[in-house]
Amino acid sequence: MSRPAYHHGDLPQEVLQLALDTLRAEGDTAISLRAIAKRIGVSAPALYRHFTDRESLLAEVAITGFQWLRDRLRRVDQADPRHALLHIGLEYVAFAEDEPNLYRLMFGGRILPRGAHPRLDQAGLEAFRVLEETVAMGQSVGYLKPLPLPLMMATAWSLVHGLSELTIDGHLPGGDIEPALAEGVLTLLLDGSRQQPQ
Amino acid sequence: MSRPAYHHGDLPQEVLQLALDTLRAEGDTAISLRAIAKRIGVSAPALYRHFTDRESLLAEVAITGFQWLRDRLRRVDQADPRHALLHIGLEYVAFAEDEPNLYRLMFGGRILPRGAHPRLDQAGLEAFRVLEETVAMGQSVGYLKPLPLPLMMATAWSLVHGLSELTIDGHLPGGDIEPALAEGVLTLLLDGSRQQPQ
DNA sequence: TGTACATCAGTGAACGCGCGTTCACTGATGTAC
DNA sequence: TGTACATCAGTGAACGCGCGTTCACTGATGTAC
Repeated sequence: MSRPAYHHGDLPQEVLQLALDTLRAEGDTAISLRAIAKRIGVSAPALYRHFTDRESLLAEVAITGFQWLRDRLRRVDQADPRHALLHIGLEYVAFAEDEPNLYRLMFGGRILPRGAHPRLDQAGLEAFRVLEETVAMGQSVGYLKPLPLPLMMATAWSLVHGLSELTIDGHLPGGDIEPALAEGVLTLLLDGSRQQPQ
Repeated sequence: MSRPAYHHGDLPQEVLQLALDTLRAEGDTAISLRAIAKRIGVSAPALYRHFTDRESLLAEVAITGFQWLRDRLRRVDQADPRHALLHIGLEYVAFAEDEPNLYRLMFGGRILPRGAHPRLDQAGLEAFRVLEETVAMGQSVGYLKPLPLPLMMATAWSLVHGLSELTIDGHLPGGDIEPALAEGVLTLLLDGSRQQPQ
């Protein structure tokens, strides 16, 4: 905890953490390099040793978000296809509900265009792949209709993403009915996507 | 076209138009009262005669967006249930693609919390109702499964909203494959929601 | 029709603010010999 | 082991900026009698 006068222990990490705290509490627009530097007790230009500019700090925060999301999705039990598909959807929505401002940063179109931050694109892709593998597995065991994977993915991702956003923005009934509503919504799609409806 | 020295013809309307232009070109963060006043050739405080603050101007822009969306959805031919359901979804996504920045303002969680701008909530509700009536009609004629309407709505809206956002943010293949992808996605949900799949 | 007066829609100046970023620099650290 | 030196991680001051908003005001408009 002792802090050397000059060389800070792990400035990048502390900056990232504080940016994340600010994001959670007040949203992405409240993240300011000067304010963060001040709170850490370091001069503002010091941050430029570790982040090329404000946007790349935001990108770094978003990357962290995608990594968390990926890890949560990976933790879903994959033994049973139906259980896996349903719960990966529920977990996705739960992540958005737990971290609404982070989720908005990740998907709110604030960090554009794609391609500007390759590591960010990569992180997003890795989270996406967990969904994709689960759906592919559902198809390969004959649980889901053998439709083109990109089509199924666009549908599944659209549904969970839309549900997440509408929920955290308060457009749907919300907290009290959740997660019953989320489960109903996912079940509705799932049953419509089955190879042989019971 | 002549402009009286003092009393401007329709200042609120011109402010709204310019805010919309700015939003389209550069996004919501680029909307500034001072800049708008300057471009119109009027002092900045003049705007406060017509808008209580910056956010209520943004709300007004969003209201306009919801009215456009509602009008577009209303124009969909309702004769055949399947055609109506499919095309109302396509029209919704097309609106988002035509007005990405406006769509982001309407749904990006920038104007929060709900309840702060009653007319905005109202405008959102009116657009929502067009979707709702179409789905209800689909159920009443026995085309869709007789599931609870709120559940069907949450599902349908989540899907079109998610698809819209992922598309305009470039997370899905995009323009070239659209609208084939959109049609496929909507069809997938539709077929899964049918009373008696053929 | 003419006039007094209330109301409305503007003005100009100012407040107070924090922001991202660049610059020339200095103090601390690590490493080759 | 000791020292010269390159490199790295900070500093403080400054640039240049536009922003939302408030204030006391003035010019224009409409209306009651």
